[in-house]
Amino acid sequence: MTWQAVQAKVQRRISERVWEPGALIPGEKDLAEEFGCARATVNRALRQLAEAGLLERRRKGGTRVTRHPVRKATLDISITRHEVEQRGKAYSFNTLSKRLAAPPKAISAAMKLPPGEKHLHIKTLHKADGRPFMFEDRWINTLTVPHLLDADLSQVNANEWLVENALFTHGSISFSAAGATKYQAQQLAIEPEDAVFIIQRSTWQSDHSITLVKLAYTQDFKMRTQI
Amino acid sequence: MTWQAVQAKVQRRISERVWEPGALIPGEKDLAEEFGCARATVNRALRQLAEAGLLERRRKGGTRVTRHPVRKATLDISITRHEVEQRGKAYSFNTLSKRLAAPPKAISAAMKLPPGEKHLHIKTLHKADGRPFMFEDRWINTLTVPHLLDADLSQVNANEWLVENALFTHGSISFSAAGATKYQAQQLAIEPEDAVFIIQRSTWQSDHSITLVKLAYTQDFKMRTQI
DNA sequence: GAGTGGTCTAGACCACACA
DNA sequence: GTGTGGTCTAGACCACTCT
Repeated sequence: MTWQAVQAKVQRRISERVWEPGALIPGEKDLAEEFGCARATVNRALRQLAEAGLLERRRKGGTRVTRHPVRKATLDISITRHEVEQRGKAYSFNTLSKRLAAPPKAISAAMKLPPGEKHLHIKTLHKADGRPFMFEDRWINTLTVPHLLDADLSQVNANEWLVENALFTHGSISFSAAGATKYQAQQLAIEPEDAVFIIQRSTWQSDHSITLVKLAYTQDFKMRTQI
Repeated sequence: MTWQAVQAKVQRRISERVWEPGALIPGEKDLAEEFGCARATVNRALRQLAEAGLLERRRKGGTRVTRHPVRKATLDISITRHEVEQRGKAYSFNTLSKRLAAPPKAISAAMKLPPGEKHLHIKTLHKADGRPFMFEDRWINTLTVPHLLDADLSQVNANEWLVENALFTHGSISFSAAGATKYQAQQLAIEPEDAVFIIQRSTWQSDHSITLVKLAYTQDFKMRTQI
């Protein structure tokens, strides 16, 4: 009996309501005995179901079927070039502007930057088969990533350079919809106020921010995943 | 040495480039020896890093540091009431319409419905502190979920009823931006063509579709997570 | 064929949360 | 205290894949 088999059996019992939502299920030892396998095998199966939100486990309290399962959707965050190529299109990009500047307050606060320093501000248009695909507005912390100033960003864009050269330890990401600004609209070849899909991401190396980036996708962009 | 400690050490070596992107790292046996723990402990640590996209593992081929890590963002898919309450607001909803109807082709194709049957079509406005929060347009397969027709949906909305009474085995979800339709705009108290955040979700019980739902959120809605 | 990761086992001890 | 899940161990066998 593999852990996948145990997991499948347990999942069946949940979906067929043999074990009702909120109910306590047998302990690992009992299940191991029933399925004829080691407790570690049951543990792995149940642990993963708990991570998926279907079970709630507590030491001493036992394992319960979640009443209102909070299912998890996992999105792949890959570099833009791969996103485009996965759609079977040719990737290219234009660096629209790239300069050192003092970031506005909202940016420096979000990146926890000390005041007075100048940081790198890059605007890039990413294209699929030569047509506008996504507009990127990025600030990069020059204190955390000083080497970037020496890098050649004509062949490799900032996104890819950072992914290879400044691995982040953690970050946050948000998804939303907004009306396109005039500049975004002009670059993406749409009308101002047309809906765009916004991804905002900030990444960190322990306590130091690396970059804060806002991506604007045209309306036909969909982010998909399985649950 | 716990698996978390092993994982932390490995992660450090990756972020400090002791092991470069693309490089082969020592085998599990060697690492177990170095860290003074069992191979299973190393295995668990590395397996999880591989799931996170930082490592690539192959039998016989060994373990490599991923060159272009595809990081995973995990979004919690909870019921709308919880979403609203987590924002510290009072939840309420209006059922705008609820009737049996023959679904349009796009819907019946996506839900793999045999032609000719009527299914339940529900439109709901979800509110936070009495103000429009999200507009929901849902089709429910009456063949898979016949009991729903008897349910009282005045107290509990369709979403919550389904979560409790028709656990899904799998599904797909997509996120995008769009201009609001006239009807959506009217219900959400915004202007037509204003940007709305769209979540489209379909859920299944093995081969049978349960429901297909399109959620339209107003512009101030952001979906956040950590990576 | 051989080397790597993937998994299972049986037993043990620990950590937490409840009485 | 006591019972549950969380984890570690040492050893074993299997599955994949590269040569």
